[in-house]
Amino acid sequence: MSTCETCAVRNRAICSSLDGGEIQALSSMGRRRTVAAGEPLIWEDDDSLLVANVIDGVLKLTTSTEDGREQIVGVAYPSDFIGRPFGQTSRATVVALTDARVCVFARNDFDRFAREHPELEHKLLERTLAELDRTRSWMMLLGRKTAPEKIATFLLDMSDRYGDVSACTTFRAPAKLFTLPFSRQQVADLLGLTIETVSRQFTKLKQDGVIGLPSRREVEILNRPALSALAG
Amino acid sequence: MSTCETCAVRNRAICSSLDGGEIQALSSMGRRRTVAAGEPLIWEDDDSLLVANVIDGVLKLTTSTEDGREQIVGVAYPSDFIGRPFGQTSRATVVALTDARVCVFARNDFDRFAREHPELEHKLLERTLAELDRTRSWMMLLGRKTAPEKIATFLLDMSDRYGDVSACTTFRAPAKLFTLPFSRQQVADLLGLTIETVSRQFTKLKQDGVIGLPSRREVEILNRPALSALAG
DNA sequence: CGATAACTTGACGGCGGTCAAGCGGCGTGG
DNA sequence: CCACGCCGCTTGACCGCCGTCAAGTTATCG
Repeated sequence: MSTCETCAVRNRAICSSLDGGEIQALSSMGRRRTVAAGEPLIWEDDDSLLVANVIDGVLKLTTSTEDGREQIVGVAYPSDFIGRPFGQTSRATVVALTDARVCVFARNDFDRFAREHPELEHKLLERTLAELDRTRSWMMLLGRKTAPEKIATFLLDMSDRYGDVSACTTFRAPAKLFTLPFSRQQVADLLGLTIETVSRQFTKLKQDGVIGLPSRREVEILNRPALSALAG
Repeated sequence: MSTCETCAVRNRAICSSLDGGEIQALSSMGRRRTVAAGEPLIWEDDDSLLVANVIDGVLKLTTSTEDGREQIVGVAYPSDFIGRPFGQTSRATVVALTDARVCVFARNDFDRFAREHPELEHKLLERTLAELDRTRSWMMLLGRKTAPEKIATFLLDMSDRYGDVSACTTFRAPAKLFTLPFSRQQVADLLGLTIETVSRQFTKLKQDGVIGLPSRREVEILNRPALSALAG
């Protein structure tokens, strides 16, 4: 039995392509589970056994070198799809950044179901293409931007992500004040920097009056044009 | 009228999902064209009007900052699919690195056709997922690897890409000697380095006897284990 | 054979990484 | 309620990698 009807992401996740009967069939294959902050869900280079929809919370996708250097290669928010369908192994580790709820499926089951439901595959394709676009623009940041540019770009990105949709349904105003789901180290892993450089750049922006830092995880945008100019 | 039956990538491109009648319909919508080395095919932030299959040649996908810094975010080889279906704008510029032949479609036509042919969309999905995997592992390189590690990783990557399939159909032996489709500047744009750093690292590897450089575009792998060790 | 572009090499400096110490907020336990 | 300790973060000093600028060299093509 399922709670799909009342699911918070019912109309945004790839499931939105399915009608009542179909979603019943899909939900009978999956199950909900919670992932505590810091807890892994999928391991890099492991057999790809799981795929999932994110219902609530934020998770990071990372890859690591043998000597322990880490790079965050993606971030999954509610309604995002995670895992590697149609492939033997997962190429990224998935770890929850906040307490999270996900809707997990055995990859084999999901693959079979998806191939029988083209509308679902289409939604997944659109999502994957959009994710590839985002990933590629992040490559630009990693390969060619300086530390101040990286930080500014990141903050604007977060501000948009946590924007307010209340005013208007089509336009989402960027948030002035928001809470980061990342620690300083995780920001560093996202931007290809060290924690010290991240800290110094935050302090610099605060001193220059561009941002405020009410608490460790909170950021307030005080001078958006300045931040945009810095973003490169 | 079409030459799909004799197309060099007929069995590897996404078209391989289509039967005779279907491919006839698709090919009637598209046309072949050549793209000279250095010539662009798609522009960043332009309306996404074109998609294409690569028949022959190599193309680069790039994004640029306003002040002219460039990052190569992808490389398309024969049988690869390029362009942005199901989206209003293309987020990368596509430029031919070598003289190339492509099979182009108006995006609108392609989108409509794809939605009517789930097997084609499935192939496209598998390709996109694989490309996302590759792109993410490249993020690791851009964000966390040093210049020597980047160069070593790049050369091993190229060696695999140009491997010989003659010996065995399932296993592709990495190439000892191969010709780069990239100039030094393009290698720099791929790795997030400057042309000078690329040049110096090549020279260093040559001096150390790890590689040979018979000509500007050719590379010979002399000590693969050493290169693997350097790749990080 | 000359012109031009692509590449190499050298000198130098700055950005950001490394190492180390200090700070502060929060939770725990006395 | 306060003392303490821990962990995440900040700050400082230093330095090395790699970017910048400039000159020299080698391929390529008309």
